Amino acid sequence: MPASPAPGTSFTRPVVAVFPARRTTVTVTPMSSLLENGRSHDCGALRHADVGATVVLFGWVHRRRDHGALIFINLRDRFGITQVVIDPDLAPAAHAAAAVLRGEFCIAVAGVVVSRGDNINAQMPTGEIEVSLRELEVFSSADVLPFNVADDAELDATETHRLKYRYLDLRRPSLQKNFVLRSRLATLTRLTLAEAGFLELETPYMVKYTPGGARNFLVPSRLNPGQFYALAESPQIFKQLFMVAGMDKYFQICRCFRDEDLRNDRQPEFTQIDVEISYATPERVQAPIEALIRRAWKDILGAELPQQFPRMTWAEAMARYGSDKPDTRFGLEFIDLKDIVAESGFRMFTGAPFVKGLCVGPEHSEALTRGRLDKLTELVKKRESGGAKGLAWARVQADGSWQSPLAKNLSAELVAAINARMGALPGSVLLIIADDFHVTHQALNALRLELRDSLDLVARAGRSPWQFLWVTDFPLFERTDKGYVSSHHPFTSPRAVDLPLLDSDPAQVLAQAYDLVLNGNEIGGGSIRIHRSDVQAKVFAVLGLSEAQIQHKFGFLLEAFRYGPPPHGGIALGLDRISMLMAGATSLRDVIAFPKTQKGTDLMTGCPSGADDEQLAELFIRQAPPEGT
RNA sequence: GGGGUGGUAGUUAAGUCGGUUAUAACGCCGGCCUGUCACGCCGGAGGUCGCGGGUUCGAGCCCCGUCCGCCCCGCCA
Repeated sequence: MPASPAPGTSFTRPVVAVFPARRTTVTVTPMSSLLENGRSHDCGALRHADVGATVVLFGWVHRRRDHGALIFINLRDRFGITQVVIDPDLAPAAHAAAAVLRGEFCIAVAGVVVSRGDNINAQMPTGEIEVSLRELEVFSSADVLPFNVADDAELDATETHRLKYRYLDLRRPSLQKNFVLRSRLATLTRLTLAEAGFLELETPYMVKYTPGGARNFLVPSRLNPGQFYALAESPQIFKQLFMVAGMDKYFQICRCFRDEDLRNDRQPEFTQIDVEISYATPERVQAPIEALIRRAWKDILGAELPQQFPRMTWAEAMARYGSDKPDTRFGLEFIDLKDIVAESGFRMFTGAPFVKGLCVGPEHSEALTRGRLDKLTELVKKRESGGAKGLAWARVQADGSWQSPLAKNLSAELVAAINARMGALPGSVLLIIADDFHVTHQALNALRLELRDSLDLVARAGRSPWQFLWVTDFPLFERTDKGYVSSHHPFTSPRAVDLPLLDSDPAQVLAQAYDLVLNGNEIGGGSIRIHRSDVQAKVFAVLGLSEAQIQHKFGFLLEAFRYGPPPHGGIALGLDRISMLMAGATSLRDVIAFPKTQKGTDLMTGCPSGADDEQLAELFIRQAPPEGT
């Protein structure tokens, strides 16, 4: 660390000035502007070893405590906070100048590092020292703030204000921390993948409009009247063409645009870590991703992750957790009862294709009062929780019998069999849903996640706080009223063993697709792609695409695949979501510097906005009159 | 497209059954204070109760409409 500010090149005549310092006499370059010479340290750097040094710090007035004579300033930048003490006996001019200082003024201070003696603040990394002010410059003043920046308490400002004055929100240390983390993650991504032989390549944001899938943002083309570019919803096709082009291994930290409704964890533009490799198998795609994640968690969070992340098929995830992105930080897995209850004669059970339940052990079940069970029943009946017809519950008594609305309908033998299957103990509470596949699993999943939160199951399970999971072997298609649609996208390869099923039973075809799940959040997804034109043709046929549609949307890709495409596959990771989870944030907005509101607007800039008639005319766009006029 | 919730001082919130001058904390302004660190003490200013309409003797509060934020469903190949 330099003991004094680096001399500025603009000063031809270094002048010696003697500060009337109490502990030391120091030599500095006096300057018309402290800015010219630059700061000697950031606001988080100084320690006890620096006592005696003459320093120049720049930053914002985080807090000011004016004792009339002594004034204390906490000076803040993104590196930390340093206390500045202003003593009228030592620096009368600076003391007089400091009278004007208020919160968030941007200032320069020059002074001497002194020990705080008995007044150490153990809460601050710089708490053993303070800077005794000799010279003060105010770069800029600040109006009364629209919200309290210094307090750093999220509840201190509503979302509206935070977004309107985003540049102030971003000054808060908690958000600064998030963006430091995000930057490190991006840097590690580039380092790790480049070291593994990946090329960082760019793909266009302005691409061909292809209806189907996510809605596109459209950009009118002035040079091509009446025609539009679409903003890329993903680099999917281009990265596959990179493989045809022989790039072998590609990655990109890439913005994607989707004009869909927003959520807490969904923004209209978001950032992907996009990866594609030639001669891929799922394992060859997953391995470098795991290496990247492991390195990021270790370097940024200091967390050791397992050498290999667990794998689970989609079918198993659905059967055990009712979700394709299960939270495996705790147990409470689904237990299948169908075979036991098949002969029960109880219509609620015999009439449903699926009968499954959860067993809340006696150590967790105290909180499940009758009132709470009624609330859970309401929950599973909600449409967004699956819309189950009801929830069968039972409290297991000391003798194994049930306290339950169902008790009188079921034989003692059946109760005993269910207890045994579910591992019920005295005091356990059993929650059972009987319905079709979709409702049973969705309702039990909603129930499981609700119990996770209300019974604090994650903390009480005592597992590692970072539970990664690869979910594999997704169905290739989903059946809708209008026929089959791709679960992932139409270039996803079926498993080789399932190829015959493309003709006979497409619903049974499983894909070479994989999602990376962290603590119940999908943070990435990918697949092995189809590189055989005959397989691609069959998939398009199942999807019901006409030859004309195929040629229009993907003609250039299929044409490219006529010229020796290598087998290939890849993945895309959600950089925003990963940053959010690493930062412990609960909203994507806390890791995106300038996010949009739920209606897709920017409260700070006022976008989107209208355009003037001249420009619209150039683009051959005419506005339709609003409805009702 | 649908469901929920919120909008009151610069900020965050309280505001009872519809009833006197709309309340508190922080911030702001002024004064005092030489070891604070969310400094303290004294005093003060500050309001289009989101906007528009209605009911009423009287509306922050009730009704209708509307705008905006947030959460969720649908949607997100």
